[in-house]
Amino acid sequence: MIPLVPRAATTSDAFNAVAEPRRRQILNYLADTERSVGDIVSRLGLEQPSVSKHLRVLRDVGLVRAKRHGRHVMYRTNPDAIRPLHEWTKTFERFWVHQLTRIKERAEGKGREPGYDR
Amino acid sequence: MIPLVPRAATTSDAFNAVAEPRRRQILNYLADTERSVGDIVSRLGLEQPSVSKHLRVLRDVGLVRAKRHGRHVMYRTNPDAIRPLHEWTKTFERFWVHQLTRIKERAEGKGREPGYDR
DNA sequence: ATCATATATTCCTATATCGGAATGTGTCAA
DNA sequence: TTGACACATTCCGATATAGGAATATATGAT
Repeated sequence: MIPLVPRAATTSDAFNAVAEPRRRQILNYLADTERSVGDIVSRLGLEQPSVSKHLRVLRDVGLVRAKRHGRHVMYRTNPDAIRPLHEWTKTFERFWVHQLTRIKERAEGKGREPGYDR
Repeated sequence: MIPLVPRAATTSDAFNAVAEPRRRQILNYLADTERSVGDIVSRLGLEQPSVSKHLRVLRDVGLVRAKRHGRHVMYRTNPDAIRPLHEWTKTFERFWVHQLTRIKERAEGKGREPGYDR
């Protein structure tokens, strides 16, 4: 039977790839230096297949690059692929610039702006 | 039976909430002005229940605020909640600053850096 | 060729998630 | 109170996804 409304593919863009906490950890870890899969496994304490699968997702969306080195495969994050996310969040930047007063207010316990109770 | 390894809750943080394209549309639309649910429905051409459900997710993670106004409920995005995403992406900023040459290279068709063929 | 190491893939299962349809709740007006 | 309008929730079915375990592939060493 033909699927009525196929669910949108999820792990096929950077936003979704990054939604997974472990994948963010991996990206953080690979930001400065390239690392082998084994390094990631021991550093983050994850199962090896799990790491490989996450790397696969990250690679498919271009967030990491891989290079074989002997029996090791070295990965490093590709910061350019993160840029679109940065640009999107940046469109909201103007709202939190010069808002030290608001930050102060929240620090004082005032959770929400007046009128917004939900 | 107790679930062996419960999958991590997903729609419970901003990263996941924002991973859904429609939710980003909504956030964009609500960035400048508060809008009613009906406005969002007609503007984005989505089903009303769908919009309500997305708004629910966004509200639960604090990305939007709601205020009742007669029979309408006005929503607006809460930019502060987007800030953590911005901060995270920003940690990669240093890698793409002053990289006009790279951008140029890619425009010339050189997809990946030398050595990274995967 | 064989073995060990490093990494990738496949299979399976439980759960999460989305959309659609139907229904529920709240608010204003007459 | 009844009805209309605005929005929210629930139920359903299809699919996506993550983790675990097992297995496959690739490379280097002997």
